[in-house]
Formats: sequence, structure tokens, C-alpha cells
Amino acid sequence: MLKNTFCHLPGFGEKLEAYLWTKGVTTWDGVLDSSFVPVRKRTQPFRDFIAESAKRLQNSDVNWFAGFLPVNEHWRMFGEFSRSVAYLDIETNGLAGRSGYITTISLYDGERVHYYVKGRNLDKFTSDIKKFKLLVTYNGKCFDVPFIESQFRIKLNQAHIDLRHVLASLGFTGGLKGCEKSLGIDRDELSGLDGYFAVLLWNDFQRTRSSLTLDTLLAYNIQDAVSLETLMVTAYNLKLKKTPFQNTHNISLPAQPKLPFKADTETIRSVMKKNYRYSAKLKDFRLP
DNA sequence: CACCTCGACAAACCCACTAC
DNA sequence: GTAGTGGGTTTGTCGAGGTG
Repeated sequence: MLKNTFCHLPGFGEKLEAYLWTKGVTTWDGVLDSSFVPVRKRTQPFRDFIAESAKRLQNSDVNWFAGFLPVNEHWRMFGEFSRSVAYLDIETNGLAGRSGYITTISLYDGERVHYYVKGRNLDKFTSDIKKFKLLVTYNGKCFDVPFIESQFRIKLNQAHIDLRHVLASLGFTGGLKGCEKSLGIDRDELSGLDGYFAVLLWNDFQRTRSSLTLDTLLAYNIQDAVSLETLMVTAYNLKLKKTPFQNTHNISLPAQPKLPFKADTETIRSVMKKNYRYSAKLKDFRLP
């Protein structure tokens, strides 16, 4: 999709790009010798910029594209760079602002699941994340990434697709779970849980040191990260429908990875019982 | 609850094109 | 050429929405 993208060129907006597509101009070389492109936008600086684009694409420099693409078109980077993606989700001990801390992190690379737990291996995250060129999150630009940056005192310089805004532009709102529901993405025994429940699980784990509790928390956290891939591919294909490339650039839905943890129903029940907020949900978690 | 980004909307600005 | 026009692009401001 980046090879068919012109709106990262200075002075090229969405309208001009869409117009050129209708005229059959779909490649960078095409721009340079199409009479549909104003002469001023075919001068040497533009030739140089396009040559630079080709070079950066060749060198897999996602970050360069992220700097020139309008943010609402960052989803386009996924096509060329879907194999350098880190799907990322964190859990914390609450929404307590600055006094809050990260409890667990899940990172899915499309094949393997990586997870990090406070007090065990959380610091390993900072070196692991450096291996990825592109981050995909839900609301991560507002929450996960600033939280990580402030807690670890690092800067995540990767290109970053925030699915919250991509999905909102497609008409899907209501949070990660809301979007999954609208798109028919199911999450069996973990449905009905939310971020606050992850806080309760962490508190319970602090008190009991129960490995079943931690497993349940990680199962939830990892499910969120893994779901991001399905959402990303779905959103990408839906976005493509508004371009002339829906038949050529479609990405097929990936197979689900084997998940390393299973949520424990009895733990969920027991933690729910202690919080009135989940009294209505409790009935969904009867023992078999 | 605190924090953060971006979409919406408006206004300013730029440029290709036309008429004379 | 020059001035006018209209559409597209860029810039600026503000509030909605989502995170555990």
C-alpha cells in the first residue's frame, strides 16, 4: 500500500491522491510522468522525495514514513511491515495516575507470545521491544506507550498504529471489547472481563501469591495483545475497501497462536464475589 | 479518577486555471 | 502579464473518548 501512497509527498493531500488513483496513476514512477499531476509537483524536489521514498522502503525504514504520512493514514504501513510488528498491551494497578505502576505486559509478534511480570522479568521488556519496528495497540498512544515511557524512563521511537482511531474512522467505537463485539470476535471464557478486573486479579495475586491468579491475569492480558492482530488485519482490509486496492492488497486473517495460559474459572468467581461491580457477571462463571 | 491523541471544524494559505 | 476564482492543503483550537 505504501508503494501506491502519495499523501506523504509534500503538497499532496487525500483529494489529489484519490483523483490520481481514479486516473490510473497508482505508482510513484507514475506520478513523475503523469499529465494529471500539476507540473510544479513533478519538479526535481519531488523526484528526489520519491527516490528517497523508494530507498526508505527498500531499507524497511517504517519510521521515515510515519514521519511524513498523516496520522490517519498510518494504517497503510501495516501492509509492508506486518512482519515487524509488536502487538502490545499492558495492565497496571489502577488508574491512579502517577502513583500507578505496570503489573504485566504482553507482547505478541505474530508468532510468539512474550509476557512480563512485575517483580519477575518486567525489565526485560525494554530490550525486547527494541527489536520491533512497528507497534500496534488499542489506545496505546494515549495510555500504554506514555505509561511505559514514564515508568521505564525510555522513549519508544517506533512507528505506531493506534487501532482506536483506525477503528473509530470505520465506525467502530466503544473500547477494545466493544469493537471486538461489533466485529464478531469472540473471546470465550474471558468475555465479560475488563481492565479493572485485571487490577483486582493483581491485588489478589499480591495477597495470595496464587499461581492460578497470575495465570488468569496473564491469560487476560495476552488475549488482549493477540486480539490486536485480528483487529489490525480486519481494520486494514476494511480500510482497503475505500481504495482501488481491495482486491490486490487484502491480508488474510492469521491463525490464532497457542496461548500459554488458561484463565481459571474458580479464581474468576472468587475475585468477582469480593467486588459488587461484578455481581451481575457472576452468573456467567458458574462451574461446569 | 489523570492523561493524551486525534477528529471535527474553521480559517488561512497556496496554487492552478481562466478570462481579459 | 494580471487579477480573480475556486478547490485543495495546511494550520490552529477544542472537546470527545478510551486506558486499568
